[in-house]
Amino acid sequence: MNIGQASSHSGVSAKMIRYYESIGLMPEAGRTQAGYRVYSERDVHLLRFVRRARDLGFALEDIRMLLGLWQDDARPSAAVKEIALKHIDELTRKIAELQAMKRSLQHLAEACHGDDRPDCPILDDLGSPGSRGDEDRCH
Amino acid sequence: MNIGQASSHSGVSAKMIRYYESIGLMPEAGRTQAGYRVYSERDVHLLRFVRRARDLGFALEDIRMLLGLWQDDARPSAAVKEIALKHIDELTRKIAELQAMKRSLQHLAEACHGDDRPDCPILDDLGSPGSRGDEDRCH
DNA sequence: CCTTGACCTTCCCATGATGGGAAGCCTTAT
DNA sequence: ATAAGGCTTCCCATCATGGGAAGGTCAAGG
Repeated sequence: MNIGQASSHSGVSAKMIRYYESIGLMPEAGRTQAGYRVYSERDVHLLRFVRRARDLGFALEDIRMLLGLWQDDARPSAAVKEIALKHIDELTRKIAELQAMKRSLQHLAEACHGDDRPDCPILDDLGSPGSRGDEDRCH
Repeated sequence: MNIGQASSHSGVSAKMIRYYESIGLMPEAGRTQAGYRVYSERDVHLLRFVRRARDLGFALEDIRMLLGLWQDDARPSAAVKEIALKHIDELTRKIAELQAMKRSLQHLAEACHGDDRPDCPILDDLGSPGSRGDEDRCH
């Protein structure tokens, strides 16, 4: 299988397959005499693993560890769960951060007429020297 | 005021102040004879504006527009609101994406014993050939 | 007066994960 | 035989930020 086939079978772009190889996430692919990379079903399986883990938001360094555990028949499931829980915490943190931004912005946007007149609570807030205004009062 | 003062008064690092100047987000600072950048209260005000907008998650290109509108006494508030609403949409999208990841991962983590035994639903899911291999790419 | 330490300057490099594209070689189908 | 398209490597760009080196400047204290 060429890299193009491996790509379409795994959902990982050829560019990324080469990159994963370069950082040691994927084993070095075999080569034809002409230098083309050659992939097996097993490689495609690995790539799909990486793609799924990426879809769940894992960083490549986490995926490196997950791949190691996946291929280790004697792994303790606790090791896997720990990585997953750490990532869940990270997701929770990011979600809360974005939600705080969204809440503040929504309050400001609701207060803004959105017409031809120049007065705008959004700019007033951004430019005010004091505190954020509604963020501390509300919720 | 030196860049260090401007930094501590605005909460923007000196590094970033220079960067914002280099990309034309901030006007070129005046210089002392020795080449030190010089800042006024007004510049600090601008920097605080940028910092607040960053805290709300706006991209620098959005902030460039917001700064333009802020300094334009005749702006229509609709222009500001449009930028804000677009950003709210983006936040909403990202939040939903992260929440979907979190949900999936939580289900998997709940099903994982997290002990010394090797069987692990998380790895089973990541490695299963089943859902979603080569077809639809969503971006 | 000279040293010291804290500041400033510019310039280069790194991040994380990905895409774009050029120059050149290989394969396959017409 | 030639054209199309796939493959190779290499370099560059993103986005916002930090790190650090090499060197100039300023203020205070011996």
